[in-house]
Amino acid sequence: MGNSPAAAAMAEGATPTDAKAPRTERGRRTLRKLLDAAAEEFGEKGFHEASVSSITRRAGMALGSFYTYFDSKDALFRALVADMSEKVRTSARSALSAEMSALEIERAALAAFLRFAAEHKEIYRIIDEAEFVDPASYRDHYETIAARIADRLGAGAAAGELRDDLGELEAWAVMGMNVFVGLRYVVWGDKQGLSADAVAAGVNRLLAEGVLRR
Amino acid sequence: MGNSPAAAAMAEGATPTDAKAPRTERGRRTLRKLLDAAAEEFGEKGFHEASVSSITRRAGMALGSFYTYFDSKDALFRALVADMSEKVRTSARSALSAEMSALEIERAALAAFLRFAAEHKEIYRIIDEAEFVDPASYRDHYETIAARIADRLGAGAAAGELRDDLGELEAWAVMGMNVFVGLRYVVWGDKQGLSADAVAAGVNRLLAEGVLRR
Amino acid sequence: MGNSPAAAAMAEGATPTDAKAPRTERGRRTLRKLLDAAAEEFGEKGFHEASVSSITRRAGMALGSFYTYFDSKDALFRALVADMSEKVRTSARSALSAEMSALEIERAALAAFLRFAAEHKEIYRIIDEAEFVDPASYRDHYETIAARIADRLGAGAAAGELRDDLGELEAWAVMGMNVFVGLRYVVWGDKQGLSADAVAAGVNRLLAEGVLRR
Amino acid sequence: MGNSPAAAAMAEGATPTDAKAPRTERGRRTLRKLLDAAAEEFGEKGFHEASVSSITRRAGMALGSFYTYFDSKDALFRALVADMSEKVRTSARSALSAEMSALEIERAALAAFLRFAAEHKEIYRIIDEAEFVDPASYRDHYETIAARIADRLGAGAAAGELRDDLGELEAWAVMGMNVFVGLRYVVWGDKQGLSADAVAAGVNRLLAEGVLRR
DNA sequence: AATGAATGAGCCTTCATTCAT
DNA sequence: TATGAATGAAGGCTCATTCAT
Repeated sequence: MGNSPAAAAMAEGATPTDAKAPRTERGRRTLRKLLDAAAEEFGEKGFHEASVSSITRRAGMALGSFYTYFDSKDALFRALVADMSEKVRTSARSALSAEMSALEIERAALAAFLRFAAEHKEIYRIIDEAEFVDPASYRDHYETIAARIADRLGAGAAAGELRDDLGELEAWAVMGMNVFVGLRYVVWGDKQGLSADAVAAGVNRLLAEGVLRR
Repeated sequence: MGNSPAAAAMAEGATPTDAKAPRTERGRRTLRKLLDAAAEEFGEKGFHEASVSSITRRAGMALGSFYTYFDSKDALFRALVADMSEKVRTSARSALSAEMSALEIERAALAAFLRFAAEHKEIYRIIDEAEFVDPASYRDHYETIAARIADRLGAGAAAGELRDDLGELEAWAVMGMNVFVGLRYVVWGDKQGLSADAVAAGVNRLLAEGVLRR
Repeated sequence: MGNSPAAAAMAEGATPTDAKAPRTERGRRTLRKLLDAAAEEFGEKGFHEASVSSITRRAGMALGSFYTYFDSKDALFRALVADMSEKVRTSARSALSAEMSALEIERAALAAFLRFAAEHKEIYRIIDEAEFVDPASYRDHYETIAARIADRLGAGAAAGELRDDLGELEAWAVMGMNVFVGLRYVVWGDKQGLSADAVAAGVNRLLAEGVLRR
Repeated sequence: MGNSPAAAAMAEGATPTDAKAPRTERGRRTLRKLLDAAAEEFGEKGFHEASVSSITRRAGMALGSFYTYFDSKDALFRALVADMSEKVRTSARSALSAEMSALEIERAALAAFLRFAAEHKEIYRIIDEAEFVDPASYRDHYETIAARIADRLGAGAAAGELRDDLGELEAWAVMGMNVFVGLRYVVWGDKQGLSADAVAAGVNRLLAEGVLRR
């Protein structure tokens, strides 16, 4: 996590609406430290148990400095959710390629997500807690992903590979599968020792054929 | 906690592990009012924004009385999670019958869950927040359900209806589907106007056949 | 000041809108202690330098107890202003009697005010600071008093004792005289050693005859 | 402070006691902008609600620059009070001339004050708040003005126009009238639509003849 | 001189929990 | 049991002031 490239990117380029834009290089470094510390803190403790003072302590700066960069604890949280949400989507998209079959695409997307979750276990706690802290971005996160999955299913149907009656409902179902297996096998770990690839393969087969014996 | 007999009993009116045992009939009524008020309050505001004083106000009693029934706000929350968790499982189970095919069983279980969620929309927020407030019961809740699904899939395989390589992984995938479509179509409501039965049917077909065109 | 009858009265009877009504005798005592401590604290330090924690310390209770009786520091201040404002008016009124001539009435009203100010020197600081903390009650205070003076001048005119062209303007002028001599000779004290009665007599003569030599 | 030559000078552009001396022309302009911004800010919000950062923002400069010109927020406030105090007195004095009768002088002084207040409504809030922020200059302000009025009354007596028993007491009374009618008719405005001249005339008649019917 | 970042003491307010009646 | 008062730790946020460039 620490100073992940994505956090770095946020601190530099696409500064989120919720953070104030630093004008100096030093300021950019400070903002980055703050974001990293916050991801850790929120991931470990959740929004309410986390404290601004503990975040600044982690980041090695004075309490007041926090408010140079964010208007409130909430604003920081929102910035973080927006950031993580975008990162998940980016990571999935970059794992896909035009040559893949519709099924391969779903498998790759899931595998990418699982890989991402393995490196950012906080994402579950952070996104989940957005349900309480910032419901709008919580819905937004899932609706955006579902829409993307629905698009892919539609494309697969258009290519003649998938059933052509797949819609939003199926997209939400697929998303649910992915999220839950990620929680169980990546975040909570491996009582069963299933690797991310094994998980992706298993879910993909279920997705392809269903459960009926033939 | 999860499926302990005590929690199960609570739904019927006896005392849950986390509550103190009221001795009089009047006490039992008060405890019930408290639990109902808490379900509302936690459902609307989430654990942290909810306050004990607001809960007692809803329940129509004095603040101090709360501690006659629960040792702490946490204890109340745990009791509630256990209660809801038990109720979901009960409602699913009671919708199943021995004559159903494996697929019918899954459809009925989902339909029952959706019906339950429609009447207890708080359940999502309450269970979800357990991830932060009482992680043990959060895991317990989902692991118990997954185990039950896995059992059913195994039974279906044994009966020759389902593939016989279905295991815990598939159970988690199924649970994920169910949970997410419930969130989207029941709790958030019906932009698409899908009825609970339509949702259950759609998911069931996906579960049965998968997405591949044949 | 301490437990002045007026403060006691407020704690008992006409509880001001800004305080929560205590239900027990103990609660009434606590509220009274709080009001007395606040009058001292605000009088000595002014609103902004005063702190809730210092007020509760003065009152010999825990910080949190404050919020059992007031919603905020502002609410306490408003309650205090309303209380003092009413007390000044009451003290003036009770010094008047129907037998007095119009001039005697003005003299008695001023003397009563000076006596009141001598015992409640905080009143100047408290009312004055209301200009910043609660402008509405600041205006209200002075407008109410001016209206009362205007009434008295009108009555004097009706009785044939005073000029009959006296109105609001003159009332404000009279109020200004009274307030300023109170500040100078009562609150700041007696470089000149003028007694309250001497002040009232001097101002009264000025009021009666003006400054022109005859 | 009050009527120190330094404060007097400040109105002309030189450095007040509480400000550091800027060496360049640019510095002098910056200091001026700061003082103007401070008058606005303190006038609108009062001392405590005003913030240094907001003042510098108004003045169009960086926060840190403030301390190039003043040692503290208090110092700025003191400089401002001294400045305003001096300006009121100057404006009154410049409205008087040797040919006027004693009464005419008082009327002209009041009219000048009302005109000044109309253009500098902040003066009330600024002077009033000095009672809390810098009590010394608060007393100084009023004592200086009272002394001036007393001098004028004395001169009028010497000229045989006024009663010869008028002293400090009457001076404070006169000042009180003036200040209060200014507050009511100039700062709070004109429910009654009284013009500044009408106010001055009315007060002047009261001052001349008193309230007794003759 | 000017700037923007950094500092940290201080204050109001909330609220779970305990007490006394 | 029930009630209302009392407690005090904890935390978010502000802002005057200082620093480094």
